Amino acid sequence: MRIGYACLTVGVPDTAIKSCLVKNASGTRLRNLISHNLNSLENIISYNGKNNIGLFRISSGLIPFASHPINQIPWWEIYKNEFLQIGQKIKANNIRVSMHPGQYTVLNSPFDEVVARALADLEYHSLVLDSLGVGADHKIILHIGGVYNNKKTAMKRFIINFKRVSDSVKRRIVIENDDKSYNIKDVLEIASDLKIPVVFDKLHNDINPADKRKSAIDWIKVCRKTWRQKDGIQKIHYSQQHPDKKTGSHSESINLDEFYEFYGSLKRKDIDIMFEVKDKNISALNCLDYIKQKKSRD
DNA sequence: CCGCGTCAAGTTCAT
DNA sequence: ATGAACTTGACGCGG
Repeated sequence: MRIGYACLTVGVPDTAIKSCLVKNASGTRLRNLISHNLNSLENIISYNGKNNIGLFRISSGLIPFASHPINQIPWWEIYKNEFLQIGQKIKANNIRVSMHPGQYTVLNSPFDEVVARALADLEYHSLVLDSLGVGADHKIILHIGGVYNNKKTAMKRFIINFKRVSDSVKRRIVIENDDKSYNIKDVLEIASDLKIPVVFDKLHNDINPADKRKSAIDWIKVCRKTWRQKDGIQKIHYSQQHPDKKTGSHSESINLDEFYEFYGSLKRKDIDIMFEVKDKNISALNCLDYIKQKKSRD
């Protein structure tokens, strides 16, 4: 089992991912930002390696405005060596990385311009992972998108538009249940058609359950079947509800006992768990420590 | 130098 | 019809 966190670190020097406003995105500015961000990424990977954090989500902001026409920099060529060097470090430390396009990447939109931008954005994400030289078990996690008052049609459109992505995106893509529209059952249905893996998101399923009689553990077992050998071991998302904020907001940190209970109920420990939590690496470290302590007491 | 309004993008929901 | 929320911070203008 590996535990990981998303996009950024707390309290680790020289690891910030920077950006700028689009109106300031000159070629020089973008090159400086990319160069800076790659250096930050390398520092994050070093930190993760040193601390046995085996899972990490790379920020989509690594290359600012990567799929926007303002950015015409052939970054994958210019920084080829930097990417390969970081990729070596990822492999040397047995780290599994991933990426996760945000809410604006909507593959199932009825508007073709929106779909075109989503396709470009997916190609960007896979180009980052390809440039690192990491295998197909380093995934791109995607939500299904909008419903547009007709879920069946919208799901069909996702399946149709999926056929438009390149093979290098196809081999990496994984779909995830969300907190509002597409529950785990919907996502499994699409995944079965496309033969792609499913990331089970526990908090999203708590909020937007497909079947209240089924537990998270039940769904994790079903989702396991969608992960083939070449996809690497099964991955899930784990987060806890912030006590005061609205439904779906992530907690500041992971409650260790609550997590340990969940961890204990997992039938199989050959699973990767991505935390979505405000304090990022801090909670990842705390949980790793906690599990270690508990084990040494047995 | 500091504070706060604004930021590429899409969809949904509240008003 | 219009605007805010979303995950939520960080950029950068204006004082």
